[in-house]
Amino acid sequence: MSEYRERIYRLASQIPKGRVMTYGQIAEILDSDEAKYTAQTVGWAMHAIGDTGPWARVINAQGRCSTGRVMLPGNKQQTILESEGIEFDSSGRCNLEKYLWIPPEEKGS
DNA sequence: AACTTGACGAGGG
DNA sequence: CCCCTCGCCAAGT
Repeated sequence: MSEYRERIYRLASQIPKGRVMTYGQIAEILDSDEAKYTAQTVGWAMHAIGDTGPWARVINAQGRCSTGRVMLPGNKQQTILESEGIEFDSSGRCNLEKYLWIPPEEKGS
């Protein structure tokens, strides 16, 4: 497991139940001079894991699950999130203003 | 080493 | 609102 991915997983696993983060947001936080993170590479890293675990709380900036089409019998991610209290509209979107989680500062003052 | 792919995102039509 | 294009960068072939 590369350090690159590990950082993504570590951050994603901190997302509390009932909250979500977007790929772009994670990329924004982890991006540094040493390791270039983009929304796409973050999303790609998630794919490498699979759709299980706390990473289900990571969705795209439109408030949608990117794992397959909306409400299909295989979209595990949305089902998981709904079971955590997140509501999706008929087009498969949730209110990011309401569910987006902002991680606490890492650095020590 | 080069080319292609992709669970993304912003902007334009 | 939806659809398309461009930019982005790690991994797989």
